[in-house]
Amino acid sequence: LNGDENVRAQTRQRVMDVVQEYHFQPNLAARGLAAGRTGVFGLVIPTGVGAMFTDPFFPLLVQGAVAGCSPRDFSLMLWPVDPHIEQRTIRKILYNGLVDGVIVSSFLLDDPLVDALAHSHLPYVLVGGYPASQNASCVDVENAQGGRLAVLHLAGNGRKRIAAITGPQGTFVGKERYRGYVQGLAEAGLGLEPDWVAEGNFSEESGYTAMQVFLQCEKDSKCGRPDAVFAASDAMAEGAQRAIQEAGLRVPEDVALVGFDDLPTSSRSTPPLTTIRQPIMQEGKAAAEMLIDLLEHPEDGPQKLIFPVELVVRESSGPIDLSLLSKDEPGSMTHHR
Amino acid sequence: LNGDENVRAQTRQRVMDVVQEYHFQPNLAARGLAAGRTGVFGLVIPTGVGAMFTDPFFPLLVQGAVAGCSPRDFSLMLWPVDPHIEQRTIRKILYNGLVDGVIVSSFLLDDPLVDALAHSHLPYVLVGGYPASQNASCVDVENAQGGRLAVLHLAGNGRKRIAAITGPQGTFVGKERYRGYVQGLAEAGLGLEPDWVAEGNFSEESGYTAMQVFLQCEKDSKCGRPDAVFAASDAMAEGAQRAIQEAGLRVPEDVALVGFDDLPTSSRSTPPLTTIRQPIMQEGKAAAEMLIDLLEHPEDGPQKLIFPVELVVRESSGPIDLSLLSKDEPGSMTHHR
DNA sequence: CTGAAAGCGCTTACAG
DNA sequence: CTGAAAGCGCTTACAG
Repeated sequence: LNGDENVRAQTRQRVMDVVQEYHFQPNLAARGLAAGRTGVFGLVIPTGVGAMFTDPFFPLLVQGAVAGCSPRDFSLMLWPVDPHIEQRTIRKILYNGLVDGVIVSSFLLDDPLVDALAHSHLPYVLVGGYPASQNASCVDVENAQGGRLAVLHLAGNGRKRIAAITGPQGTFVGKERYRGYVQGLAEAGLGLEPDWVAEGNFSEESGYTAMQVFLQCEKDSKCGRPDAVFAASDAMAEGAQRAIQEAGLRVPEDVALVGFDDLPTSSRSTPPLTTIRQPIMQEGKAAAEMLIDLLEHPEDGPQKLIFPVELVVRESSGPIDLSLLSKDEPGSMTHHR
Repeated sequence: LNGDENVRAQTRQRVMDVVQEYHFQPNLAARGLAAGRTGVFGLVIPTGVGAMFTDPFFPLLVQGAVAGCSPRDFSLMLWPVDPHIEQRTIRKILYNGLVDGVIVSSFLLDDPLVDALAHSHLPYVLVGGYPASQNASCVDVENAQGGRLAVLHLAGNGRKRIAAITGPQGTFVGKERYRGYVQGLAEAGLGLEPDWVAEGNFSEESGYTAMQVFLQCEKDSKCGRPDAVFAASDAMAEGAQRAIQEAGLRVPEDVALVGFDDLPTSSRSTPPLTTIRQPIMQEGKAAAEMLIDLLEHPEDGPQKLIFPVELVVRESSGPIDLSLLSKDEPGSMTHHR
């Protein structure tokens, strides 16, 4: 039996012995059918556009979710889903009877899957916010605050020409981080210059392209090129850095750089990347644990968990004055290979 | 009904109409129980030591496996497994009745899970070779050939002091790539210097540490430091490069570098990394497709698929002569920031 | 060609 | 406290 209270210890022992002897392993499909509970969660991950899965963000999220599931004996099923999802696929996710709940890490503002989930009886947790669904459980970070901190830090280091490489404006996190950027500019007393805002898709490549456009400003635009860039993901910051170096400019002397994520690789890049840290693995873990909670205590209602972000200062955002000094300083060996 | 031949078209149409109307979605748990087939595969991924999941290899493999499953309407369940796996966990994997087959990407030479799988009735595919199980289906690449190509390339560029940062020697791929290195040295007429061989665990960090040891050779060992390194993964090559740069040396002038994998990031590093390309996503896809084949045609017996590797020459392995030239060359701007 | 019955391996009330 | 029955939602032979 399954841990029932009303069983004599002796009987239980007798059963357990047999279990031991035959290595009995319950068939989860049968258990799922009978009990309406399989111990499996679905994890929906966007694919396609923007090479989302190539971003180290998702592996970390998956790892976190797995870490949240395993100790409670839940398993994770992976569902890659196209941004342009069909109703058929959605129904397949909702009614396949194989999972007890779903974690969705789509960031789209109007994701049909999220709508469907909201009208279903399947428990679900959203990772990366979703404004429309007030009553959904979700795990998120202070996206706007991150953008704000990045800008204020750059402004504090004397930068006055701060550009932004944003995430897709059709996503919640993309929009929020940009909102923080705008707010930070206002607080620092700096104006918003449209030519210094470019939309990326979180990928290295898109950061590279956006930065090239900024560097063109020198010739094409009256505003000139920016002396600092906030990128809404570390991958885009890496791309921006590649473009800056290719143009023969230096980070941080010519252009300071702040990213968002704090990927494991970011502390090892040259120069090490200043960034807004979000605890990706913890988010995945929290989402899984929240979903288990939701399953076991449906009466508690939807939960929201917002992780704080943290500015991690490294070399890529060094003070602007450095650029004037280092040019003639004899001891500035570190700036040459 | 499920696509039976012996049904009148008219009856089928009548059924289909109802299906359409009510958005009928079969319960996969029930179908699995009744038909003994769920349409789900398990994907076993090693965790823990060596931060395996942090390596971009696994996300790519997962993505490939998903790509192989989706078009045939299979799903993937993710199972992270400790290297020190318990029998209980193994039985849980084998007899949970929730999956139709398993893809295992453990590389351990004597993995108890693989042994158990071999004695079970569950179809399975190994990714990354496994010598003991002659009769297992597996997907792999020419690991030894990769090590050999790397060494011959470095030797062809005039390097005579070629070190190796190997993968764990308790893993199949780690051993094979090292075997190729040894063979390459022999073919190039170079001797094997034990002080120039260090064992890593595929991670960036382990490459960094190993390279630091090599650089110590200059003082500690009579053999001096190597002028070239073959790393058995791109991540380790990146780590080696970090150590080289920190020591004030240059790639490729002072130390040439060849990796293994060809990760998306490797072509963008500075300098771009010469490496042995393996088609990671294709391996994952092939593994999934092979497993479907195994399931549908068990009579065909085990299959083996070995992908060729390819040497991708970039700047990190440049000819040795360059180091002498570039020191005085006026046009060598690219070697400074 | 079609309908009704049996059974997949469990869990959950429900008698004893 | 324990055993035997019913049923989860399907599929698969098996009568009609």
